[in-house]
Amino acid sequence: MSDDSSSTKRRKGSIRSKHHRLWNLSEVMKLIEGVSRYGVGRWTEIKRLLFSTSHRTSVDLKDKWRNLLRASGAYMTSKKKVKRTQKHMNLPLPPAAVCRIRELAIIHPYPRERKSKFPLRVTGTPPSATSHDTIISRSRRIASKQGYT
DNA sequence: CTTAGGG
DNA sequence: CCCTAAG
Repeated sequence: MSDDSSSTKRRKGSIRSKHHRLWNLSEVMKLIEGVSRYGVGRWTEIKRLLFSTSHRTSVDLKDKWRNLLRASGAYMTSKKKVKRTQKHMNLPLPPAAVCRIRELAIIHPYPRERKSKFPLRVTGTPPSATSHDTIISRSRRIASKQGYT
């Protein structure tokens, strides 16, 4: 009958037939917590903080967030279609999570609007030349992938 | 690399 | 989920 189109899609040589490859409530909750705590667009930090494991990249997190937005119905026509929220779709999300997502979706304009940087030293211009960031934590995993040439 | 958007 | 584009 109707073939699946969102989840069980075996792409390329990905023979992950029966292994962990699905977003569960646990992942969603962690996403929500990370976003509500640090903010949207901070996937890198969230990934390093909450999703330290797995190979979920920023793309995956962003994709999941978008999926949540649709599932929670954060954005709607809000003009005429006040009737039904697009039928009753299977919502594997708890009302508590949906509520948080909705709030986060409206308070967070989505984009990198972290403009709340008013404490910008405009007069001081500190010569942050005292630190050669020894970010070992990052350069490590990067060197494995992008360290060509 | 990281984020954002589209397929 | 994968690819592409811009920063």
